[in-house]
Amino acid sequence: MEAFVSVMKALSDPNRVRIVKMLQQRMMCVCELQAALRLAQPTVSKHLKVLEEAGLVSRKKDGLWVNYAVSDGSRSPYVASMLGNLRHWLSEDRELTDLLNTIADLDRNVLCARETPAA
Amino acid sequence: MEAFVSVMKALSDPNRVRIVKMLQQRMMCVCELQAALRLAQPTVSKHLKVLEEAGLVSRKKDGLWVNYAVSDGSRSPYVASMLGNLRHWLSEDRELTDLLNTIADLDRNVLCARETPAA
DNA sequence: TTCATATATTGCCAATCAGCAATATGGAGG
DNA sequence: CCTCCATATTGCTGATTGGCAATATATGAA
Repeated sequence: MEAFVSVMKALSDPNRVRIVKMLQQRMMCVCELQAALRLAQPTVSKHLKVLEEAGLVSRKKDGLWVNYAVSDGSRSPYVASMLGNLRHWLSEDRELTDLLNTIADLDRNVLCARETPAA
Repeated sequence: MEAFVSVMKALSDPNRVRIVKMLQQRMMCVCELQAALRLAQPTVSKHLKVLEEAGLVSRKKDGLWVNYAVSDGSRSPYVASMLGNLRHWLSEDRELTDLLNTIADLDRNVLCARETPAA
């Protein structure tokens, strides 16, 4: 029950759903997710922690970067099923598809040079 | 997005998941659910409202009673999928199966004679 | 060691939520 | 009409949650 509820809770927030859908396109680091969602960095980290504890995403460190990816779902049938469904669910959501279209242009090396983004 | 999140939110509470699983066994009125869950009646009504607004359950009035049942899911693919999965999910949860075993013995006519239940 | 940087953690605030007691609603029977 | 009763709504409280700023952690470079 607890495992199931934790997955439902993790998917109960629009920003966390957006994160999952983005990660289903490609693995991303925190600063890329932060730029796409326009949230403060600690907020993104907190969302990622909720998703990770539910088993929906996994992390892999790469130097200073931390790459997040959707989990393979082998640990939980709930995770496997929800990630499978989310592959096609919400594909009609215009705001979401717009968001997914933006992530191809994100470059972590540019994003993390945060001072004076316009010049 | 909002429809999806509302279904996830509705299934984010253990008592609401228990309600859905019970209703998948048979339709039940509020006082039966209240007895099974050992919650105050307004608490059960509030949970039912959340489930109904997510499209997971439906109500049918029968005189003073209100019978709740799982929705047919025709309105929402999220509802249909989650109800389908919940048919078999959590079947290993001992506490939940124990609960499901109790509902056969519930008699609304006895339950709603609330004064001095023992005599 | 020291500095710089990407991320995580902490602390706080406003908003949401699960729970209950009290009250309102509405249908059935007098 | 009035009363009764199953359920819904309201109002409240303590707990949880999403957001942010500030700080801590950890890694790569000098």
